[in-house]
Amino acid sequence: MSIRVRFAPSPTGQPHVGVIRTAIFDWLLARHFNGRFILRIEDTDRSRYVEGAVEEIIGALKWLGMDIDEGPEPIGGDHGPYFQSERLELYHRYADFLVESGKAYWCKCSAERLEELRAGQEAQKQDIKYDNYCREAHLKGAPGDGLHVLRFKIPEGGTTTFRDELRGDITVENSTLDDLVLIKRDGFPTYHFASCIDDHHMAISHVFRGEEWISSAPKHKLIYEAIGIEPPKFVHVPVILGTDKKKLSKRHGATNVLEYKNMGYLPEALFNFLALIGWNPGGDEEILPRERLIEAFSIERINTSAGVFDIEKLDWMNGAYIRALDIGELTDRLKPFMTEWRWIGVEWEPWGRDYVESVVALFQERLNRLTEMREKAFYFFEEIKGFEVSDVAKSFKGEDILVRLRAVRNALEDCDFSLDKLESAVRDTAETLGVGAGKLIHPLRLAASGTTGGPSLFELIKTLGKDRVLARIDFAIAWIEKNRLES
RNA sequence: GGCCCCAUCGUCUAGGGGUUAGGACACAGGCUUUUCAAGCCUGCGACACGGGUUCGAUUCCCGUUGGGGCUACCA
Repeated sequence: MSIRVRFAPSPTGQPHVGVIRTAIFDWLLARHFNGRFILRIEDTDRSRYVEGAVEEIIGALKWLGMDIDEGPEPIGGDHGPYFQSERLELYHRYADFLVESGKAYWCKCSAERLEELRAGQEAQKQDIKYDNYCREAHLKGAPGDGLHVLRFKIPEGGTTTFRDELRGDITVENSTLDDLVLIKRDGFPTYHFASCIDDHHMAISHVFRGEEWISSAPKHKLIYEAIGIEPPKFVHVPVILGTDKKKLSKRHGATNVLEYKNMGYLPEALFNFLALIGWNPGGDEEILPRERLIEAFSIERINTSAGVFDIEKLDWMNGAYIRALDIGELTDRLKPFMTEWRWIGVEWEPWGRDYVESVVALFQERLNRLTEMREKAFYFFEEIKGFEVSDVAKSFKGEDILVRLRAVRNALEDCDFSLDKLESAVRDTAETLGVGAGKLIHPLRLAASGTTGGPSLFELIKTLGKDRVLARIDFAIAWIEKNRLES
């Protein structure tokens, strides 16, 4: 049997992390078995349709490197159309069939009546379900006539069993199920009806969906039976929770995967990280490139319990991916951010690509997110405006600070700024002054970079270049003098 | 309320009738070092509870508790 999996989001919002993780499982299974990854848009709720949502979902899949084999134009495929709103005729045919075979019936109950019914049941602590008011009324209706909905006749008595590939057989009493709506008043199908029909017509072999669908799975099984078609295999995947163990929502930070792009995460890192929530290959490694994930993926190793989205671990993993990139590649990834910060223009001006790369090299192992570059490397692209009080207390302390700074300045002025010349110049000066090298190194770092942390000092000033380093020492000396006068 | 799902360190998880219950993130300490990182080493830290079954249960079964989901003419 060929493996065909579908990712079937509804265009009602942004590509949520949890939804995308399901897509990752879909994609991984398809690629593992050389199957097909299909995108189907479930737009049967016209009132919740969000403009641009489809584009955003496709953009998210693309960013994460998930190529789509079949889907809406221009992707195409021979099982289309891939928008459910364009498949109405198909659903209506099945609706007719079910009515004729007595397995579904038209219902004219108003929203008000249903509301009253529900309120009454709630008050009397009864099961909340449709009371089958129209079940034997044999009403005449038609899809989209504006008066009727089509309801499915749940068999009376008995039980229904469906198989979940992870949990095994799950059985429920039919009496706990109610006569669900198949076709809405506006003629559009509900999810339950449309997805069953489409999964069959698109020859879907496996359905991955959130575990919130478990309770309606028996109804789907019954629909398949009524139509007389074989259901696909169902895999209900665990949900992703926030750190407070509640379903991941905006309160926990970003839920739209595209936001992670803006926050400086690498798509391959996010992909790896998400794949490992609710699934793992069994070994000890966790940094698993796409190819390894494809190779290792299997349904049996998907977990049944919910997992927390731990952003600190994502940060670590992202840093690991950043460190594995070569400098040129990392520079390219950083470029859009750096242009946005106005450090460089589209042609790398005014610094030139070589300079930018040399700076990037200095920060590769100091970055967990690309955006951290902004506060860590600003002094390579912007002027220093002043110093933090705490930094001054640490690095500009001592009565002789100006003496030390001036001595370093003189030594550097006559230095050719090669790495070892730089180092010996500073160390020799320290010796001449009779102080430890740290007495010069720390002030020089603060003067040159405006901060106390960062890359190796000598590489730092070499990259900065003599002119800027001397100018910054002058600036620091003037700054210290001015602040002393004021205090 | 009813029905359903789930339960190993704080988090992601491995494991499975007999193990010193393993790894990773985070955290703490150390090494390295001009700082910050990175890297390496060490440490801290878990089988929710109660009954069974068994020579032996963290593992299998039942119950309890806890968490989650569904109970729409939304998906």
